[in-house]
Amino acid sequence: MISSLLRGDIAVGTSVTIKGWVRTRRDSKAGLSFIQVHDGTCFDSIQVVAQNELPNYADEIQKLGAGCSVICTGELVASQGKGQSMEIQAETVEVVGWVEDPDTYPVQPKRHSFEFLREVAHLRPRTNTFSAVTRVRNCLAQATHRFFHENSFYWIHTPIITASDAEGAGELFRVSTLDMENLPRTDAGKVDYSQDFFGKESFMTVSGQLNVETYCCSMSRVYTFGPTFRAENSNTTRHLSEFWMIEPELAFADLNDDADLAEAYLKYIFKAVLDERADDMAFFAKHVDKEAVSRLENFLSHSFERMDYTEAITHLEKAGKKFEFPVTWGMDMQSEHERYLCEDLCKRPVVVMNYPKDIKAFYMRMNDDGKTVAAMDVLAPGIGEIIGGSQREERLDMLDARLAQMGLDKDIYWWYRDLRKYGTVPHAGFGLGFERAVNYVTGMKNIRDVIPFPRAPKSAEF
RNA sequence: UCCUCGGUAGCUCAAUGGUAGAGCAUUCGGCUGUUAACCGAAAUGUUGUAGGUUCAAGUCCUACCCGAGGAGCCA
Repeated sequence: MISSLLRGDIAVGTSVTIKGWVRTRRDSKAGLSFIQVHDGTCFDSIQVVAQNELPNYADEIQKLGAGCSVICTGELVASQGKGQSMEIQAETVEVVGWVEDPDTYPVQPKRHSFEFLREVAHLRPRTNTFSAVTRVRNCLAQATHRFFHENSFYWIHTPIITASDAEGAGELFRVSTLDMENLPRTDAGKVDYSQDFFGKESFMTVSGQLNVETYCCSMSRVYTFGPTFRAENSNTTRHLSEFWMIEPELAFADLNDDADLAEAYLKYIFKAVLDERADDMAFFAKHVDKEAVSRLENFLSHSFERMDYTEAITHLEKAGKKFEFPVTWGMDMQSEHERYLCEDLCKRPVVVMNYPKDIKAFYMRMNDDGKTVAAMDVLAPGIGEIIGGSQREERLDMLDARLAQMGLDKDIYWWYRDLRKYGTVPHAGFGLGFERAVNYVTGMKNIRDVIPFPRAPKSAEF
């Protein structure tokens, strides 16, 4: 693999074989060609030097272009040229796959717009940017599992199909095997879902939280990491219809424990990227977002500020700054407010805690003041809300009261309520949109460019 | 879903209502231990779709489709 060659794992003078794809070819009429080959194992490609004495030099090597796949064998040598320390002096260059029509091969050795590359999502991993995103995304995912494993969390595989609109978190995608051309009807004329596959209405999950809470109330420390689905018609750079979410859940824990966990987790995965993907991060800092590296370093070197929602409102009122949306206690904070708190006021990540109950979900724990719930948002400079979490309501009577207040049918939540009947325990957790974390780390602007095949309204090609 | 901007060569973009162009990529030639090389030449178009106004539409008007940015919703 190219990464191990460039890392210096293999001594100069050794015979090596690499398998990969051609990025560019430059000929020298002195009788040799330079072939840049990449294989995805690291940011850099390696230069293969092919002399015209090779039997297939004229009829094959000189026809190589971007996208061709090759197997090259030769001696690893110190480079005579500038720009790379090592290169391969080819003894054989085997062409495995040609590019059928070089004229229309979309991935040219030049700058492409991300919009265009989205239209060729099957080929965009061959570009510098998307292979770098892919490695960073993988690094964040691996670091996530490592962090939770090292801290005694179990990964719980929560279901993707669900029969309850668990959290009320947005529009759901329906899952059904009913014949849409000929829907069975009840006497009342409604669609008869008792004849559907699961015998009731079913959907794609919007969150694994309620399910993972059940395992939390036995396994103590658990998390989910999987795809979630929202059928919202939102067309922004921050939303996907299908995205990956990380949701840890911690038993015998309160909101402060939750905030501690969020801080430790984010710092762990960001540090992993700086340690393990310096090559890709240098690329992002150079070509995508100048602050990609310094932002993470800054993030790691400061502890999170913590403040109550009420306190945050006071700060906003005293800001002496004109906000587009006026500041009042009880409002849901707009992104301009969140950004003021972390970017202007504190200049570091801020955890805002204890929000008004009316703007938060039913399962969040009611505080003693009767007005606020134990919810928290982690706000980060440059992005705003990156994590949302809460201490869960563990008291059955309080939970039922909240369900009633919000007009929810408590029978639907019968198993969730059982957790409060049988050995209930204070517990807390949070949710992190994985792609948003990848965006934050890489500095990529559009969330559709940090997931291999983005799903969004009117967009599910590939 | 709302607001704003956009859709012209493979890509990135020009073109006052009056002959559809450049750079890069591609192909060919030249030059060079080259570095998204350099020099020269060639080829490349149903101007998003459907209507309309006009002697004449890439350009103006209408509808629709697609894309981008912002807003709302949120992760």
